[in-house]
Amino acid sequence: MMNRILTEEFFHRDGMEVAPELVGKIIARKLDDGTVLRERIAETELYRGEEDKGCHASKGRTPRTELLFGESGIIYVYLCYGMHWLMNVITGEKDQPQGILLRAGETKNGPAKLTKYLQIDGSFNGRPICGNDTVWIEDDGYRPKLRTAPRVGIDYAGDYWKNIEWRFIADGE
DNA sequence: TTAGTGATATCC
DNA sequence: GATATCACTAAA
Repeated sequence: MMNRILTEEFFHRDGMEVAPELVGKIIARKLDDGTVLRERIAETELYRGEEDKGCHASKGRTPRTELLFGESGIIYVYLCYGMHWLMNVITGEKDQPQGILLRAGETKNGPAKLTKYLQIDGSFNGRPICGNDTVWIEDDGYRPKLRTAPRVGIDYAGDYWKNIEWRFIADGE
């Protein structure tokens, strides 16, 4: 069966819809030497809106967060703690900052491990996630059971945003 | 629990 | 220019 490659339309929806649907999809990455890596997405987190204190965009529109306000289907790569690349996909309407963090793969737990495995770095920032043959996301029809949980690593965001359940995890069979 | 690491934002 | 902060990981 042919896997369906997700198009821009998939991402051009509200993050509340896209984030849970992204769980169970397969992220594919073609290396320079032609090797294709595939990893099923096991966990995502939604960062949505300027009011969301956990979202980078809440600090205002800056050169870095400009991407979040921009077109959907764009990869937002962010260097955290000087050594870890975190990968997000932009969703939703323009001027409405929404990003979905790919928090873990099926065999790679941890957002930085995922990017390390996929060899994603800052050079991918601002690139489209579809319409190219370097990095894309496939749907093979797999639909995992989901559970939700509060997001991780945003203690600074305040009680409300810290506890909101915008983390979507594939429930292990 | 702590160190390591560097881009970004914010304050001079 | 100088800090302070940070969507993390590994080692202990």
